[in-house]
Amino acid sequence: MSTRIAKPAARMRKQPRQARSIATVEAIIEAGAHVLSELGWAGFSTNKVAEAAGVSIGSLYQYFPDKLALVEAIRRRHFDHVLSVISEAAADEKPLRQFARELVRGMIGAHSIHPTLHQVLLDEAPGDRGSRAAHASFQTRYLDHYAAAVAQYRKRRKDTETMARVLSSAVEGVIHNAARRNMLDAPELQKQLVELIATYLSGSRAT
Amino acid sequence: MSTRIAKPAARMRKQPRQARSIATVEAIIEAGAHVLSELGWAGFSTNKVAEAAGVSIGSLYQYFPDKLALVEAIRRRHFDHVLSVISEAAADEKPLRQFARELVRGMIGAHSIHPTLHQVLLDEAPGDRGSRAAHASFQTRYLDHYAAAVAQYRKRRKDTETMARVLSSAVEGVIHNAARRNMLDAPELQKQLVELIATYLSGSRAT
DNA sequence: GTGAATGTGAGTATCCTGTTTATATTCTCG
DNA sequence: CGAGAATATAAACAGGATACTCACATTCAC
Repeated sequence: MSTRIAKPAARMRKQPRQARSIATVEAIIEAGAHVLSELGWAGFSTNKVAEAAGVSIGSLYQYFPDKLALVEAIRRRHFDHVLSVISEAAADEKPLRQFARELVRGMIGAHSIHPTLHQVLLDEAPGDRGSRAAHASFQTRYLDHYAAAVAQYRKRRKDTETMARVLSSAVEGVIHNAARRNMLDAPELQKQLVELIATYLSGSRAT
Repeated sequence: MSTRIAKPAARMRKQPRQARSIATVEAIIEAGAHVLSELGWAGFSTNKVAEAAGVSIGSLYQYFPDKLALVEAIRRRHFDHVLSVISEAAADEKPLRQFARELVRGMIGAHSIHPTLHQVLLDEAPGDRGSRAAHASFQTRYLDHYAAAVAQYRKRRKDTETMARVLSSAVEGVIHNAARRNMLDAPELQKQLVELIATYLSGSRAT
């Protein structure tokens, strides 16, 4: 634990060694997330990101070999965050409603800084050649967490995977839509989303 | 300005008068929807659309003054379609489950040709100056249809609007997600989506 | 104080874009 | 048929934006 082995977060041109460069890299990723969320993939240019980060374009290319590597780093950071949120909500064996509440709260939190980043990352940003595996792994773990929750609150073994898919995409849809309208923190919306999750998992009727 | 053509569908440079030009316009709009859905807003160029339509770029500009007018026409056509689908599903006073089934079937149908067109139109395509009103009107009517359904199957008057918002965005989310994975016609997914709608509207518990 | 790490930003070389225009083909209708 | 209108063509343009490099300046660690 003495030596922080620099895990190559993404293919980088140079590993930041001093505190200042680490801050630079962080600023770039953060600004990148901002630009991506605000302007979409179409408006995501390296120059714009550098400017938003308050950093020269040269510094950006000192740490990221190209545009895609930057997107990759952004994607990685965001997905890790989201994954940890779901992980936490699904931990322990909470009653259904509490799980739903924590899930909603966490997901909203994960989207409130860069509201449309998630969607842009999933829909617009092109798939990197090297990151296909990472992306698939994220999707898998993402679904697995939901599946675990579904399995926990639903006895039927049959459609667990499909239900997880439906549940996750429904939640994402609601949150994405709310984000687009700046309604992410409307309490009645949160309540209704919890309600949607809870009633679906309660399942008043067999399929 | 004595004679005015009755219905300028979108701001057009010229009204098509012969059958052949009408077909051209149709082909352009259709190809535009295809390109938009396939490549997203970032890949949506007039030249590409013209080529996809099997038409020269000049023909395109004969009928659409600029790029935005074309998007506008595409948007208009798609939204009209979607609106009619919801309208039909919500018509009459059907039992809850039948409403849900028809809604799901219709929405899937409306998305199966150009799977991601809807999302691209909502998220990526820039808002036209003149179309703000049209867009808002669509959103309103869209929500109204859902709200009517909610009101019909739910006694509580309170959160009708919020519920409509949640329901519609959840449905959209599921369909959009399925479209992205080419799973739009998986029957078990359709069933689960119906289930989601029905249980939510059944509402096992008050908020 | 010295070399390594870090930062700068003007400059480059494309590549594309939306749009026009001059010209060619096809239709309508007397 | 034939003349003028409607429709179609595609080469060309003007302009802008883009990803990325490079030669150099600054700041750090030791």
